[in-house]
Amino acid sequence: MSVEIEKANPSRPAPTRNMEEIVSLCKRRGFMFQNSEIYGGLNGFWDYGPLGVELKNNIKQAWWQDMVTSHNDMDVLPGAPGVYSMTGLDCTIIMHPQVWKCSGHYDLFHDYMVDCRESKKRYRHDQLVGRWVTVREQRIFATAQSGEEELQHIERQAMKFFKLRNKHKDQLQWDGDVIGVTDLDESAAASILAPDAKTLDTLTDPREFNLMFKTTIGALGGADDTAFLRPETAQGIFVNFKNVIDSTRFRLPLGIAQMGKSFRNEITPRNFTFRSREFEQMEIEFFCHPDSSADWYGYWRDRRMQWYQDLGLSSDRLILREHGAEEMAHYSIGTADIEYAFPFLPEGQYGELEGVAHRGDFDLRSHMEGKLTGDLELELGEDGKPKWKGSGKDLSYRDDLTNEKYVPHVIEPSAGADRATLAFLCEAYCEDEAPDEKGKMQTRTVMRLHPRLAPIKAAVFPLVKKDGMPEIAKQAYLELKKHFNVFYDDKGAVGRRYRRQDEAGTPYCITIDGQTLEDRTVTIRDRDSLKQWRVGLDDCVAAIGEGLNQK
RNA sequence: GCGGGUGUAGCUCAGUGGCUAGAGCGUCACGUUGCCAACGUGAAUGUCGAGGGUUCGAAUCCCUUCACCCGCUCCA
Repeated sequence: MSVEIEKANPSRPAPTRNMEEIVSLCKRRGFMFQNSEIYGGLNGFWDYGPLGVELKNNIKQAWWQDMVTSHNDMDVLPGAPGVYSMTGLDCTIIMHPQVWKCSGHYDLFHDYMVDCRESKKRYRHDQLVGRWVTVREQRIFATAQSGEEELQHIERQAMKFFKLRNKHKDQLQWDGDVIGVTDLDESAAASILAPDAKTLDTLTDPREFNLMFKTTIGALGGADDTAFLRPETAQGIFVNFKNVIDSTRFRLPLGIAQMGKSFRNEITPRNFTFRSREFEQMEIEFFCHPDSSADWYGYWRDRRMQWYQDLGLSSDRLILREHGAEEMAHYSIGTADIEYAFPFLPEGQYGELEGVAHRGDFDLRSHMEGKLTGDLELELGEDGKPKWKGSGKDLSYRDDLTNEKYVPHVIEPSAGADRATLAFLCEAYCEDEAPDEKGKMQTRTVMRLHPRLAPIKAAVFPLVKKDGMPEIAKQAYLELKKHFNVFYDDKGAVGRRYRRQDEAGTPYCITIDGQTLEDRTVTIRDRDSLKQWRVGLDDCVAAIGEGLNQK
């Protein structure tokens, strides 16, 4: 059966740049709420309302379906180096504490910070460097944040402190090389000139900032029972890699996907849900032979970029940013961020939606041998023994066709479900003009969500509440509900009902009118073009289904 | 964590020491209405972010605190 369906209006207006309007609509229509709002809210936590949960579920389902369940593992996909398999996994949020020690998160997420009492600035303790310098018998330790210009900064600070002019630069008597503040002993504190201070001794003692949420296992747990809420879902896949290989007949290359909550105790949650302390990830760990990992990296980077575009993110606002060598771990061949121009960012700036990283064999080897350094060396503690011991289990893979045994390389496309949801919401929010009853143009707010993502697929209206129209509408509604999330509305004028659905992003509205009573046809109204056409009452399910597939 | 701003109805906001805290939009009901925010009538809705203080009297002044926005800082 063929049913005429209107295509989306190609010349859609640009989405708004005003974040407050989007936040307001999210609250008003039930996409997102502040967590524990009646108690004043909780910084870094957000809830999804009735429309939001549908939207986010649709995004997660689209990802799972496109990446895992409907993946074609028989043919070589366009751009792919070969055929590959995909499967899924669901791991717990709390894992063995050693997982995080070997993965590096335990050390990395225990940053020590110092604050400057004078400048009110905060620095990572291990990033402060400086150099001893003496002028007129006063010896100070001038500092800077480590980086390319640290030497110039240290010199500038010293000159300012001793009130020297450029021509008297030679009065600075340097003593030794640039060293880290962490290398100084406590007695030096009184001589430290902080990077942005004018006086000495303004830094606080180093204070621990723990970015992993701690919890305790067992009701009587002591220090030994400390566990962590996972800061990423990825490790659950690495530690289960052997289980998946042993319990299935999958061959490499194989991708294992997982969706789930992760937790990071962000110092400054900000920008609506963009940086939340509890968030949901959609991660794939793709295991392949080291010789082909570079090609697979390129494939996944482009494949993931295309996914966002296929679901409606405009290429104007979406960029693929390849990291430079200095941003990447040494073992990595490439890392790219897929970034979106969120309205809360300054013009020309982008925020990360997904990172696609070539991780070599770093993760599997870390869980075999122990925590590795960026050079893939085993990191040693002060006693010369491994700092954090690995599992000792062999996580290598034996190819039973070639008999080759190797530790697979990993490509990691790691996406944020909440960030994707926010990006799709921002992209969808538009204001355009539609005529009112008198033909006068009025501003219309419309969420131009991709039909696959739209929380409500269709709304059913009786044109008026009489002549049996509500009865027919109710039947059509119940029939459609077997297939799609649909919404019934008979309140107020039909124009108002259309506009309500526009704000919810509902792609189609079905109206039962006087003509339905005569010939059993109904009108379908398209959200974007406002066009209407008639289909048979009994063809509604097919028509909506086709519309959802076409866009 | 620092600095600045904001916080009053579901949303946007008015109200700067004095009567029972208001408007627009939205929501609900009834009537009318036959395809794009209609009209009429009526109705509901407020810990004035929270706690404390000053005062005869506080949404309003003071202190503390929480949340959001902007700028620093941080961002695995």
